[in-house]
Amino acid sequence: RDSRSRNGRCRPAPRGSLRTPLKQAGGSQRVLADRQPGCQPLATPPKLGGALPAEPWTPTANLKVLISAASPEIRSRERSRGLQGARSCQVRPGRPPPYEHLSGDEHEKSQPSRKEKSLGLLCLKFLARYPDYPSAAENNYICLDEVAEELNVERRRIYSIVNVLESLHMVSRLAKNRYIWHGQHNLAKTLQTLKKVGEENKYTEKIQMIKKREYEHEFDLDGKGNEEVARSFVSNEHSEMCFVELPGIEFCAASVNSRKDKSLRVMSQKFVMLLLVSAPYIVSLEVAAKILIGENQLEDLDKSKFKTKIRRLYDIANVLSSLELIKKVHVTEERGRKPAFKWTGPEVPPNTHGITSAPSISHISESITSKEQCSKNLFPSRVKQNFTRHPSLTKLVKSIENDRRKIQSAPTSPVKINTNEHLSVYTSEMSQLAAIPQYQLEEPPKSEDMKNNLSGSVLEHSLPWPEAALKANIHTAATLPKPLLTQPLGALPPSRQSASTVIKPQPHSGASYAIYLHPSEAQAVTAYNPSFMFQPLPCANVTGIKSINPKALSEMTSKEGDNCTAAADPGKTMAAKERPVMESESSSNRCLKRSWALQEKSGKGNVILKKNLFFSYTFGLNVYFLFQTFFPSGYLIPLTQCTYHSNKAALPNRERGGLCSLQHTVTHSSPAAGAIPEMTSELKAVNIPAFHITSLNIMLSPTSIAAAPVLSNSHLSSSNTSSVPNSSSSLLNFTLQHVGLIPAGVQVSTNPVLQHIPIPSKPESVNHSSENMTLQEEKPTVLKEPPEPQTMTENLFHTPGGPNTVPLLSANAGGTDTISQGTSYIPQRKLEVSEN
DNA sequence: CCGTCCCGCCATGCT
DNA sequence: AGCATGGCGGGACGG
Repeated sequence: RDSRSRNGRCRPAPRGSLRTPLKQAGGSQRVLADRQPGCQPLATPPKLGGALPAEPWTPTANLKVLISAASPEIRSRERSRGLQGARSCQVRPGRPPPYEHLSGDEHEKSQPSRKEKSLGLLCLKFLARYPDYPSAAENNYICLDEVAEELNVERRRIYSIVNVLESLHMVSRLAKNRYIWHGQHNLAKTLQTLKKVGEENKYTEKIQMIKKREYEHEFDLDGKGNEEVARSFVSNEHSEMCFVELPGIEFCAASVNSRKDKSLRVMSQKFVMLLLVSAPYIVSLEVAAKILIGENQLEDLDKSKFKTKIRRLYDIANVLSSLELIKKVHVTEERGRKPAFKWTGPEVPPNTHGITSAPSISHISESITSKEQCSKNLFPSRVKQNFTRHPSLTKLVKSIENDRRKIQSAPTSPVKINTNEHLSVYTSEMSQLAAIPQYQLEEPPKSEDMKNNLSGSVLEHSLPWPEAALKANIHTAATLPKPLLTQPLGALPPSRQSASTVIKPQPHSGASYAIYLHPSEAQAVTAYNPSFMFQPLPCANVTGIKSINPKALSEMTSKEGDNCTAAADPGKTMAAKERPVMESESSSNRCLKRSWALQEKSGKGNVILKKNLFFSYTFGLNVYFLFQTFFPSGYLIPLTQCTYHSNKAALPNRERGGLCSLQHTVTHSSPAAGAIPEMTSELKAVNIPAFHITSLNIMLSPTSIAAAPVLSNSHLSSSNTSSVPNSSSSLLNFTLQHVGLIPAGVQVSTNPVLQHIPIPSKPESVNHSSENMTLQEEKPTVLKEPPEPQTMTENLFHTPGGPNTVPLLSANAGGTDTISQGTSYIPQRKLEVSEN
């Protein structure tokens, strides 16, 4: 046939003519034929090409597999049974199913339909094997051969899936035949990056151009439209975009590096970019194909190339659909109904470069590609500083991040395992909190105060509760972005007083908080302040959550969403506006239904689900920020609010069970009646070790939680580059002391590594993890992976690692990678869960 | 008929 | 040479 250029090169061998006759023998028939005779399952088939292992060809068995693979609920149930268990109903390697020997009839009858062999379904099966949020303890390695064998497909098919997953950094290649599964740990970051790159690549404009051209084409107005499109494509010369990598997830194996710009991966990324930058989050297949082709060569939009592109896009789309990141829809235009895809994945907050730490950006750009042009274009240094945070906090975060990076980049194992991928687990709730659209604030904080004296500002502004509460102003409220990753923090709105029996009232504090920490973090606190008492709290609903039917829950969620008041939730109000021409949309499902934005998908627990967290503009973010910095997985919970939320706690646990709801955990008698109850965010569910630190009262009100470090751009400008080496440590100490977390004499080293102050007994997490990383290739341990859900409940009442552990108040702070989304960000779309 | 996309050939680039 | 990847498009399937 035609030997068209492939990736700019000429393809010499037309093999079409030779192949055609072979067709009939293809597919499962061949498989069956091969399998007929001995049926000896090959122990380690070098390749899948020829003899395939057994597969349940019985209709029912096959159906079971397919159904279970297709149904998210079953999937999650499987997962909750454990990772390996998920496979139990599927094909086991090396063990032929009993129905191996079937007559030809039965085989024919049971021949799976084309649909059953679809890439999407296969992808579901593939995904079912791995948790969304793998922990380091698990075996996260993917052996292509094995997978192909177990799923009974050619390896080629697995490649397709893996390639798309790679594009999202959900897997990365370790070595030949070997991949590592990251799950969704990196997803938010990846999407963020992709969106950014998409924006910078002017995809939005390109889409418009294509559409415009189409339109003009229709009226034979050709010519100028073409030129415009061409211009728009030429405008960024580098249009040959490279694979977008994340720091820490670079291609490790050299063999892959040479192909890192190859099509499916890159195409997939581009496709996602398109989706993310397109206004209604919908891109038609055609437009996507054209853009993906046309990027470098608009002219020869030859037909077959287009077709090929479409085919590939289908491949990609199938995988993305399985990931529930997109959903097929149809757009109706003048010319009729056209297939399109709609982004249904997590919302990707607008790119606000200001909040992303500089190191992060440079790191990314360095690792993107060797072509600096590419990186330059992908990650321009110009910074839109729509969001900002207090300079000192920026420094703090930077140093923490740096440190984290250092720790993480320690040599690991012979295999080039890049452990950095786990970093993004620790997302930047902090930064999310810290950033508030500037114009939302009625009175921007004094820059000098903020810049020079963090602790001072804490002191100065430490208002008693009621006063602080009065300062709350609904108009200055900002919406907390829905956390995308595992550890969204929770902070509940204020109430006036504590009536909790477990909280020791403190004179200087107007409100009592329950602080929830990871056991490891709790240790840190106790070690410094033995007077703290940890009180295991009853975790009333440990099992309840598990039993919640995902469906029901999804309903709950959507209902809840529908009921949310417009005033309290700008995002949803906006969502309702969006109304693209779509046929498969149900107008009733306006609100966020999907688990993405919420934390249902997080198998990790440690989660407070918050849909919207409103803040008011006052001062105290610094304290909160610090809290979150050093207790990234901890929560401040105003006790008086707990019951208010408790009845709403619900969490579909799609993952492996063990989630524990916070509901009813904290008992108190206050009628609450916080100053701004309507603004109360919804505590959906929590899975945390229920340590209750008594005697800990932080002079911190929820109203003070958020908005402080919002500075004007000019305020920020001076802070980004300057560095204050030890500010983090002293700040921390001051704050912790001030707040009563540590006694006055104690100094806490912010970061042993950064400051080159070796601490005798290093935090266990660091120590162990580095050891593990070197010793155990199979289970690279990361700094502080959230505990397994299963073990969470066990951990509730004891602290792992013993009482002598020296606290570490560093290194694991939430990063700065996630960008905040304030009220200014209004979702222009709705998310849906329609199963098509 | 047409939208999808399975399937597997075979190019490519290691090892 | 052998193997791992994955580009690619024919043509089958399903509606």
